[in-house]
Amino acid sequence: MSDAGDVAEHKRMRGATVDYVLRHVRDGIFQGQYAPGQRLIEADLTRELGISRGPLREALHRLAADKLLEIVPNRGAIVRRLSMREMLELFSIRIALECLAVREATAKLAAPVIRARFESDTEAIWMPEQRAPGRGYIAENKSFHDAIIRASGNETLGIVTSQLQLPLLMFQFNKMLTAGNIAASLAEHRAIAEAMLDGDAADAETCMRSHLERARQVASEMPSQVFRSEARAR
Amino acid sequence: MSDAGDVAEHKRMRGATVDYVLRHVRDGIFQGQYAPGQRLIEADLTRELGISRGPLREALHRLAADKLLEIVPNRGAIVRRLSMREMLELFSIRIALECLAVREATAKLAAPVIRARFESDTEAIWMPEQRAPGRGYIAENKSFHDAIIRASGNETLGIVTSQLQLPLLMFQFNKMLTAGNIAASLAEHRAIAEAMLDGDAADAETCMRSHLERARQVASEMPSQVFRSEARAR
DNA sequence: TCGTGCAATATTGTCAGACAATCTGATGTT
DNA sequence: AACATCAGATTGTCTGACAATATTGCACGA
Repeated sequence: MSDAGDVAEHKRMRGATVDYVLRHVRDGIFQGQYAPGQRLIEADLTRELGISRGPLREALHRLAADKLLEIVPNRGAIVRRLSMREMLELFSIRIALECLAVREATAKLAAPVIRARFESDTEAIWMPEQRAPGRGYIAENKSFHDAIIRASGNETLGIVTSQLQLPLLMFQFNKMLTAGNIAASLAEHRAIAEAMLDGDAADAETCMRSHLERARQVASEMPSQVFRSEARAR
Repeated sequence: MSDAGDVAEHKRMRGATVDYVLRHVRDGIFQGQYAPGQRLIEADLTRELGISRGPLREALHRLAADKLLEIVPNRGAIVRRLSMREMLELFSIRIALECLAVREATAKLAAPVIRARFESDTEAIWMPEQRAPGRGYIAENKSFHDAIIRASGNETLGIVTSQLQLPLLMFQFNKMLTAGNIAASLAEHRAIAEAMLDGDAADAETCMRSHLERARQVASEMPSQVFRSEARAR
């Protein structure tokens, strides 16, 4: 589409070519332009993006490290598709880490500076339904969970969780976001925040766990065709 | 050292060059050949290893993704050094994930097949001191923790934890392994395994947590010069 | 008709050489 | 001493090339 315009853009700054490809392919995957299972041919991409193979390969391999692509020797890169099992495993891990974050964050909230920042970061969840459904909610959800991790002060945890979230984005989650789901999720966010501000770490952790377990439940009800078949297709 | 011999070796198989570099640099870091903070000059490495810049850069960037190197734009790769704070954060995360593993694994041990494999995987911890001190223990420790994750059946968890362990290996931990530490660790392993085989998930998790917290304690007593100073040196 | 083996094509993995952008350190000027 | 300038070092990227491997289409025989 707007590729022709983008081609020139990355030329301006040196060292940005790889990043440019990274973003292009990642966005292409999330927006469904590159479908799961599709092969990404190096020659095509170099032509489309107006770059050479070196930076392109580097970008593809980094995306493979993030589990967005799968690279088969001598066959190149294909867009990865998660099996339902892998998605459930990712959720287990995410639950464990977000519970850790909520515990550490609740303790840190005793400090006024951290508390003030957390309150301003989570302002949005207290405002009544002023937001557009669907697309807007995803950003709000992300910023709430990010605020907790930020308050925990554990930077490494932030890096790890952000990497875990990426593959989950590959399912177009917004399709699942009914008004009911959004309302329930928002209520749970509020419960979590209240428990945290009360200093009740155990309660906050419980709320977080059930919040994520419900999200997992919703995710597991997605049509089975969005998942990769479990049988090792290698 | 034996580089000259290795140079030819990777030529045999196509598609193994990047892997070859990966292993070389990783081992060089763990064995102290490449010291933390040291710059890795592309020209030097291509000459030493007899490869071209393409695969080399790919390998360096992958190691950067694993947090073993840091890549500064237009300055290249330097061997990363963790701050004490980052090490503690890594331990927090590892504790959360290994507790998750122990819970899931204990549940799975009800199945005879899983149970049998777990028992054979952890055979070593029941045998009295037939092992060499130091070096041998690290492998034994790793295989015990791996056995738990394997029994949990959560493959994604295995991938994530193995990536988390890598940076920790950068400290030469073996220097810290006194006979007393090894004995204590072994006893804790046995306690964990017993609780798991008894089906007592809560107890197993408690044992695992205190086991790792003690390890963290030992690690935090390492001489401060092995850590990077916390001030952002950028 | 259906599989099987083989040649032609497509694609990747790697190499070599080149160039400009950028960083580093030393030199000279004020 | 502070600052500007310059040469060398190093990286980021490009181009073109070649062999190794995978894929495809097709002729051939059972």
